[in-house]
Amino acid sequence: MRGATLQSIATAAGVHRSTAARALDPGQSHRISPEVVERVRAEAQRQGYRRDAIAASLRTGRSRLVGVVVPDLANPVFAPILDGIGAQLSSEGYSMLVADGGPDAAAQAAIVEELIARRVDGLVLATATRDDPVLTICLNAGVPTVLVNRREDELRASSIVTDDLAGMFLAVEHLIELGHHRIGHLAGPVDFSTGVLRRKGFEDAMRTAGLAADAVVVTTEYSRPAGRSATASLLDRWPDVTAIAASNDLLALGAIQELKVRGLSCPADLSIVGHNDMPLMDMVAPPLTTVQIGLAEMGEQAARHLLDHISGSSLKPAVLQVRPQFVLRDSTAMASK
Amino acid sequence: MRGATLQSIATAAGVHRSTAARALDPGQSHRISPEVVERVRAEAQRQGYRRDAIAASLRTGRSRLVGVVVPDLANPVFAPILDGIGAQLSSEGYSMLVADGGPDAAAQAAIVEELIARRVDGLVLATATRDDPVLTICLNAGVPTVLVNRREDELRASSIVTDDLAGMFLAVEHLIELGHHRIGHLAGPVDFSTGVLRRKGFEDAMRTAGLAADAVVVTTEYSRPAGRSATASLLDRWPDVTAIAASNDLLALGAIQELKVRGLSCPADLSIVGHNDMPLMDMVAPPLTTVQIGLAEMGEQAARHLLDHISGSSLKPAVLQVRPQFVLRDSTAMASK
DNA sequence: GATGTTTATGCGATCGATTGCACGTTGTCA
DNA sequence: TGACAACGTGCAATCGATCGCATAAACATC
Repeated sequence: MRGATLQSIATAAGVHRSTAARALDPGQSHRISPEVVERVRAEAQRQGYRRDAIAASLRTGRSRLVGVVVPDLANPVFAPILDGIGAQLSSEGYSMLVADGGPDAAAQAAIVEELIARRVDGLVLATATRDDPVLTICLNAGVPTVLVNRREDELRASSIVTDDLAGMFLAVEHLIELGHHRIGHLAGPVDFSTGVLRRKGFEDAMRTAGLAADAVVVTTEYSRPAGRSATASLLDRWPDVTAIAASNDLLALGAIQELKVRGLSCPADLSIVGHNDMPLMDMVAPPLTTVQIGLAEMGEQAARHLLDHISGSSLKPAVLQVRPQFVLRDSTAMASK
Repeated sequence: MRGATLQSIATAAGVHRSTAARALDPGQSHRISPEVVERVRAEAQRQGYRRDAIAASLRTGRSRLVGVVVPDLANPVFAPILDGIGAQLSSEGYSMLVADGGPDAAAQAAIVEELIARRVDGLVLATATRDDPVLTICLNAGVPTVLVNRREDELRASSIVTDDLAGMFLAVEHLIELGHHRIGHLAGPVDFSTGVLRRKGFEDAMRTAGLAADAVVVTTEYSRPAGRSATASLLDRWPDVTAIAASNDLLALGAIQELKVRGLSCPADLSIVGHNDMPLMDMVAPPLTTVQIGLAEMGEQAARHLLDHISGSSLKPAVLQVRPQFVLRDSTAMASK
């Protein structure tokens, strides 16, 4: 049954293929007489016709396809983001081309080139660094692009992010309220906006409270192993910290693992706050106190915003901030001393 | 710079566009004189030419696009599967069109129709029921399709699954070795192959050990709430069970939650075994003893197999089983009585 | 009834890459 | 030297839907 074409149903219905096209297009069918519309529809139904999106794209120049690039598909943090993007896109008749760009820019660039060759109408990058060469490619190619979760320093493209400063502020305030005053920070990579902004949030919050913000270890990736080794450095260097604010849940999980290895327990010996509230963070041991950044919502908004960019001519790049929310669970406790 | 076309570089290089096409195709360039090839390549480079995949697809009928349908993108179990599929596909120059079909067949059918209209070269369904109407659509459309994680009863399409019987056997054997003889089972939905096969695995293992396999509660979806309420029913009806073999990790997590609510603890009061070994199952409380089913590997194999189907003429449908592996963690303990 | 307007439909170019066929040139062999 | 093969390129049809323009018929207006 491969091959019911517009031509074939037009012939069968005794009309020209352009007439058939109009009859089947809900936006145009009113220009065609009802009986012809009915005849064409019936014939299309009978032959099981489906419009060939490829051919349509070639002619119109639009593919109704959006490319989404993530740095690591296996990381559970992206599932809700993709979910949000996908939901929003499909409600508008768009589909999502998901690609794992990996951690390095060269591979990401190749992937993006591939997506552009496939004539995507727009791109969502969850991979952005603070000065992202991949974004340059997208912009040069004239493809509407939005960033999600991370942003650039410059405002070259719209970004949908959480308020990283405010989020980390919430986390640190909580620890301070619990009586901690020697607090360490596991900072994210310096080339990610989340890394530096959350670190700044940490420092601001500490200073505001009149506390020293020196116990900081910078990681080079958001992962559990990175969290473990960073925590090891932190504890070796500042053995007196009683709490850790991590800039990411995976780092926090790594920290918890390191504590366990050292025979320390969380939260009895050290309090730990994560960031992002990834799926399952309520079930880990101990259930992680963290900052929820609205992953699915960011995805939705990114998609919606991208669609606006695609249709609405030239919107100014903007930064949309989703409000972070503190989530109290069991990985934090009163300072004992 | 939008619009370096084959024609434009051909003109600039002083050749016909068909010659340019051949010069740029590694498989054809040997038929063209080296100097022309060089000239065309240089010009293509200079103009930043990218072949328009859409136009090529229209002509050739192949899109190098594979549709992947999952029932719930937000479920972390699919992240590794998508990762495996994506890795394999991109290594062969294919891209992945990911769609969330939702739980019901009608919506899935609509999504699949959409994917077919986009002329995907093949489809991976992670949504299959034991007699799947959506697969019928794919087959009727003549689109190569493989099932991943779940299979049909009939062998209409190739499936890449784990050995569900064997996997559950491992789980139950483990519990029995720990001295449990009153073991309950949280069965998956009856219309999923995983639901019935794992249940059968449970029953077989119990009977093999001469134990009664009557303490079974059937769920209607794989989710934590479903696990909680199923566990509630199970404990109400068979208060003497000392262990539960769940047919899915999320069900197991739900069970743990229900225990907690009842003031029981895992594994002290009840042992629980999950299934799938989703991401983070090593970090939940307690770290979940489960059966690892090779999610990423299934994804990879599914993609590889699909590509074979796409290129290699007509392979017979087959069931490929990835071997499950028992993972011992802390949610199981010796039976106390 | 002549002119203007609306309505329904047909016509054909177009998007850009691919590919079977044809043509001219050069080289080979008897 | 004539017949034929091999090679490098050009030519033009093709994939299927879309859409501006043309046209014919129907209808309205004075």
